[in-house]
Amino acid sequence: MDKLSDREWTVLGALWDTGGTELGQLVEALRPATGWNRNTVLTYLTRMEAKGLVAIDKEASPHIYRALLSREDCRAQERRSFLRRVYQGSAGDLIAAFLKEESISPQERDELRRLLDEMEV
Amino acid sequence: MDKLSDREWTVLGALWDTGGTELGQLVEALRPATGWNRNTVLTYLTRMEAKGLVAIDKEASPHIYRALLSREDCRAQERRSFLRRVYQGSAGDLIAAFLKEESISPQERDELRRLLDEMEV
DNA sequence: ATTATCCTCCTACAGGTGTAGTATGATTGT
DNA sequence: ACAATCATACTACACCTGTAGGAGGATAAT
Repeated sequence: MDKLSDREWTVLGALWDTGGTELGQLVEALRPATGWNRNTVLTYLTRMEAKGLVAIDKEASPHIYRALLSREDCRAQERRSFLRRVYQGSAGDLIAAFLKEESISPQERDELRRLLDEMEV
Repeated sequence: MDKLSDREWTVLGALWDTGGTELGQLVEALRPATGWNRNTVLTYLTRMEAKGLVAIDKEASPHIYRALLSREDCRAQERRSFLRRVYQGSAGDLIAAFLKEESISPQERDELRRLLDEMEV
């Protein structure tokens, strides 16, 4: 379970969003954001299969490509590595920095307060 | 201003912690966490100079190496890229996930509540 | 002064990553 | 049935990254 590269996140994003599908659909889904060549996408997919990130159903024709890890699992992994690397493990500092800089809707603020209150005890 | 690699974060960490110093000190500072060979550290430093991440004072002997970017600037950069890549820009979700998973001291909780309240205009 | 270290420079080299091109078989539109 | 398009496999190639080794001058310890 190595770190995911930027492109791998993008490819996985398309796989999660589509729920897994064939090449043409993926290329279409990725085109607006990336403009990648079809073979570029295919290269990513096959390399990611070798790493255990993607499953390729080769019975189907065209082949069906799907993510082997859930978005949440990948996020959790990335959160941990980010927290360690960038904030030396200090979650409080990290959260404070995001709170200060990013815009949060009132609903989200309430939700966050609720989470904070739940942590009491 | 490319993304920093893991090793680059580590090297910068030593530069920030020491405030900039000579090679031997850096190798010492890095040894416990990394065990890197002196030349490995030197290679990082010179490559990072080429990228504009590190300044090398070559008048001094031995040379003095220091970071060209502040820790907070690097953190801000990394936060933005993390938020986009992993959370598609949804800061609320991101913060909620860290809150749920990481442990936050009561003091930090109060501080976070204060930040939330400040956002209510 | 000599020897052991340190510092800097230059070189190396394997593996990973971004980005396709080519060849070839499968499929579809007419 | 034929042409155009799609899918897959294989190949390519430059640049980046991790990780040093060797050479040669500078320095420090005795």
